[in-house]
Amino acid sequence: MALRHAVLAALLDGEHSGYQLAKVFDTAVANFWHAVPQQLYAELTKLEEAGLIAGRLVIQHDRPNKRVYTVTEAGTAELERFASVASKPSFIRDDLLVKVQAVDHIDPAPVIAELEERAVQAAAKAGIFEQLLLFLRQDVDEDTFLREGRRIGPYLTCLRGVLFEHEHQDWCRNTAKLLRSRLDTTPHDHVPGQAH
Amino acid sequence: MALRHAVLAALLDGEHSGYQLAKVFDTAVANFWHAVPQQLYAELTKLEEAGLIAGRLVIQHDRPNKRVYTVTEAGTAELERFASVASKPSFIRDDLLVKVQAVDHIDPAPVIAELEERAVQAAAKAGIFEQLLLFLRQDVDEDTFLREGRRIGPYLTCLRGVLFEHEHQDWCRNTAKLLRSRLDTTPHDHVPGQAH
DNA sequence: CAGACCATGTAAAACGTTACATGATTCG
DNA sequence: CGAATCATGTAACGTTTTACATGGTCTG
Repeated sequence: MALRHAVLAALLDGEHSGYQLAKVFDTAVANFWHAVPQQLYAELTKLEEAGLIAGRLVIQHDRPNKRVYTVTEAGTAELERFASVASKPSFIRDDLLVKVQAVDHIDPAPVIAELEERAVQAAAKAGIFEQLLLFLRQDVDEDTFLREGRRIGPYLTCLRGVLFEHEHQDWCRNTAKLLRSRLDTTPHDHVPGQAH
Repeated sequence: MALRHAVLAALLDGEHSGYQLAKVFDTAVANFWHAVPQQLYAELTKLEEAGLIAGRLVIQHDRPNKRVYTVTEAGTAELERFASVASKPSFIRDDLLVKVQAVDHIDPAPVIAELEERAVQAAAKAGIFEQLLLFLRQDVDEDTFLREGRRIGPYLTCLRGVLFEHEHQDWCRNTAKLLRSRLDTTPHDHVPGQAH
């Protein structure tokens, strides 16, 4: 059980439909969890069956009807229980780093290109997170908000996201630059044309 | 196919048995991939069937015999092909961040404790990675090694690991400190005893 | 009326985790 | 001789990904 708690935590900020939740998982929750809509719909059904969330049909006239969910008391209790037992350290999984690991044995050109693309993407994601931070704290400055704000959980995780994306951007940019500078000077094992 | 390429990349540095590979996946590869021994043994069998690695039985007298593997030309070609197509951005998955996201609605005490524990673990991991960096570049200084070294892939990914762990440590420490400082001053929604 | 977005799923395949199982060899 | 480490798996179970499928409503 894992996605379960991510969904519960995401629902704490108010009613959401599966579709809305999918959007949230693409932005605010994207820092620490990834899930496709199909997973979310399935999980919402299971969570409602378990009584951890309550669903309610919303009739819309301008759009298709939707079903929105709220966390129940049992749901909060489940989050409480989840938080009280230590989880194993997070794990990372990045194809790009596999490529960098192998870079001395293969053609570095596509790896460099992907590193540069990732640096741009990371900057864009950092920008989105920074917008979200501004939105979350409204007009208040960060220190005051963190000291006195009522809902700082999402702010703190978003702050983590900004740090991560900045660092990722730096590393990608530096690594790409380094590999590029070695292109002319240092020969490598790779024999172009050997691959198919 | 994903673990497949991580295994190939890890085998580029020389012959390894499944057991040795499991150790490598617990240290050097741990930055960007996680796998338990059972997965590795299964993957090695599949990779050998596919002709991407070649196995060889090593008779040992002081220890049980083992089977060691090397990447074949077809294996390098497969890595080459893998590196030439862009992969989707990495994903993160961290239970602790789910807990922080929910922290305004639950008892923050266990979350703070886990953040502090994680900060210590991150520092330890950073230390291990830094040792590995020293080992990889031997007596050479970093700039020279990165400019002229023959095998910089593992160094670059390890560098990424160090940055990540330091940043993670900072964020965990700061977040724990902040939540701790709010314990007395700011009341929260959580009603102790409501959870079971 | 086509394309974009809203809204929700089913089904199969691939992948990952957990529990269990076995046996060799060394060190204290 | 018990514990630690080396060495390699099988089987069951749970989760995630991919492909497919459907239909409403609005905007240009």
